[in-house]
Amino acid sequence: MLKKGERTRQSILDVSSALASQNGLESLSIGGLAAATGLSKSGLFAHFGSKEELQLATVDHAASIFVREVVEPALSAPRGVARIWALLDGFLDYLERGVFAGGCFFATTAAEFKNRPGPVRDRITEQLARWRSYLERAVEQAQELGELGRDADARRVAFELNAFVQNAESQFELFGDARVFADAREAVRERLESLRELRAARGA
Amino acid sequence: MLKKGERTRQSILDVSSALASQNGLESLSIGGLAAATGLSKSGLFAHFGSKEELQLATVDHAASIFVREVVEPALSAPRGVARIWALLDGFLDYLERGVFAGGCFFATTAAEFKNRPGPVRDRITEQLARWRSYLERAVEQAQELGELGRDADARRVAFELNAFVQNAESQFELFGDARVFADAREAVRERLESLRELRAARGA
DNA sequence: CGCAGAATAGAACGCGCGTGCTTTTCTTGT
DNA sequence: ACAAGAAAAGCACGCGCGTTCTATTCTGCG
Repeated sequence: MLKKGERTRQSILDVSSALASQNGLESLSIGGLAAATGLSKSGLFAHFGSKEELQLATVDHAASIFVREVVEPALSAPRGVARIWALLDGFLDYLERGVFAGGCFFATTAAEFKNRPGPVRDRITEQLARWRSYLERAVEQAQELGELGRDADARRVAFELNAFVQNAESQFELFGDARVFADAREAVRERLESLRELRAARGA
Repeated sequence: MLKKGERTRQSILDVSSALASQNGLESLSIGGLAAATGLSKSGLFAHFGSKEELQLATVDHAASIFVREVVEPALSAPRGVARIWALLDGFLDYLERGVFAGGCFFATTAAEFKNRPGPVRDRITEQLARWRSYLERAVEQAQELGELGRDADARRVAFELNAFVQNAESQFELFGDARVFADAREAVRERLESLRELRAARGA
């Protein structure tokens, strides 16, 4: 069985990642987090040693949640268009299920740290770069399998598809209109369809 | 000539909107802003009366800059596809020119306030809703003029086009790769083209 | 069970924050 | 040029922050 300290730590990070997805990592105060978890300020603090370490641990924790909820399920889908779809649909699903209280953890924190160089920013961008590369790789594989036309640049296709789901997130958080999820899915579906047709046209 | 107070106020807001575009409206501290403008804390404070009023004034100031730099030029373009393009290309231009030091002011502050109800959040979303409605209206006009097919939902088309340019902003701020601007322009161009072809196909 | 050591609590610190009050300096209209 | 009033500065306040040190309580192994 896990030791007590580790269990406490995990429960702190569950709360902190939820809180940070709403209001960012900076407004995570030690006192506030202590109150939210029922610990004392110093008791909580001892788990991390500094606020920056708390932020880094929170980012890592959120990353492991994201991988478990979105990436791993999608990577078990078959290579090709199916996997592209699994990644994007899975991402929208994760937003709709409200895995984090304030939308996508990384959308919030990336905007917050885009102009604050340092280890926290680095850790966040690392995760975003990984996500981008999963998407791009999935597009390449679909091309290699002949499911999508080879003439489109995989990076650009990934950019466009990612744009749809990211925009769904920000629009939903701001305006609360759930139609954007359907919009995003339709946009993705149509775009993938158009890349298939392109292949067909060339192949003919 | 403008009175002294008003000139000072404007120069404060120039600085505060630039700063807020980088690190958000919450981390705008009265003391820090005073130092950045060469005023005393209390001297600066007297212009606004509270931090929230400073934030609101900063949002309004940023909005007027955005309108001057992006919206007004685009609205002087002829109705139809030309105006859609002027809005989106103008937006990308505004990012490339670095009108605000930290990218788009509203991208930063919207993410920051998406989960903080109150007048500041309201003021921000108001601007974003306006931008969205400009885009959507431009798409509708292009349809009315017969430049774009009528079967596509204008709201969804606006959603997709906006997604491209918004994603360009966030990717650029995070990774500093200016290729995303070309990616976004190409994506917009292609999408508009596909809606034109749709019309042609139907019309034939 | 009992004790070593981990886990948590408690109290205190220096600091920067937003804000209010009083005083000084500068602007502007006559 | 001078007075009225706007603009800015100076100073002090209470508060919550991150952090440290010490004391207490709890946990799990022999």
